[in-house]
Amino acid sequence: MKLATWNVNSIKVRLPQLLEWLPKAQPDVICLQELKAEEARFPRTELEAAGYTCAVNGQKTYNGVAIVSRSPLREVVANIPGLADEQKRVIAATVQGMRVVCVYCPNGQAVGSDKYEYKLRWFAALRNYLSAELQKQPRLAVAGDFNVAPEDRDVHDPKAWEGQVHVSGPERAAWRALLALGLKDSFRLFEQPEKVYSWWDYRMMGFRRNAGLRIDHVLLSEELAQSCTSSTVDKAPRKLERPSDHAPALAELSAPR
DNA sequence: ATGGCTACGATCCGTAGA
Repeated sequence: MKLATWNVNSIKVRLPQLLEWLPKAQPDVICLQELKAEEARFPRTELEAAGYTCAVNGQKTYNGVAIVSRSPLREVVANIPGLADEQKRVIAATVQGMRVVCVYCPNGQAVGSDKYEYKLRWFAALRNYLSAELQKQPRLAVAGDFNVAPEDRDVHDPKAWEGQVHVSGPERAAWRALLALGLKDSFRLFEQPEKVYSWWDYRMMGFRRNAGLRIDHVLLSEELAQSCTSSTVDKAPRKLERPSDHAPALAELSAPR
């Protein structure tokens, strides 16, 4: 079972790249973020032709998430239940006995801004939601764009980024509060090369200089983490013409015994 | 110099991303 997450930054623009990437990477489940499209404009037909079924929580212009899967998606739940939020950032579904939560966490814009406060409130709500989900289903995966680089080694230039949004103390504390639920950052279950990132600024030749951040993550509950055999970032789609600024992150799980 | 891309929607620039 291969689980992927990819912030596509417009499903309309990136559909050709997604359709090219799927047969190469062969993911079983893909969590997509920043669709920037309403559900009616989601390319369901094209993805079904590629062998996938979709659960979509979209909106016009901003945000929007989807889970794309080879196996049927059951018990689909959109958004964080009980959280008043116009922004479509979450969708969850059960696939092959595993609960998958796809998240597009707020950007936060700048430390101290209204959007930053919203980000921290939102993370607190996410934590409560995931805590309840774990009670119900111990086989839980949370994949998406978290907009937090958990440690300095996830940042190309920690000095330049010190105290900035995505790395600030409160954001990293919110990240650790998710781990404290018993979730593991699948990437850190393994020895990894240095300077692996999942996002690079479009400007200043960010990708060419590998000036990036690792902000796209696959979190796994203890039970799923035990069956995880690899966790990587696939930089290949970021090298194409007209790429998303994010690359896909993947985790591979062996069949449970 | 606080910029530099990219996507979107209704313009001919503003908002947002990170």
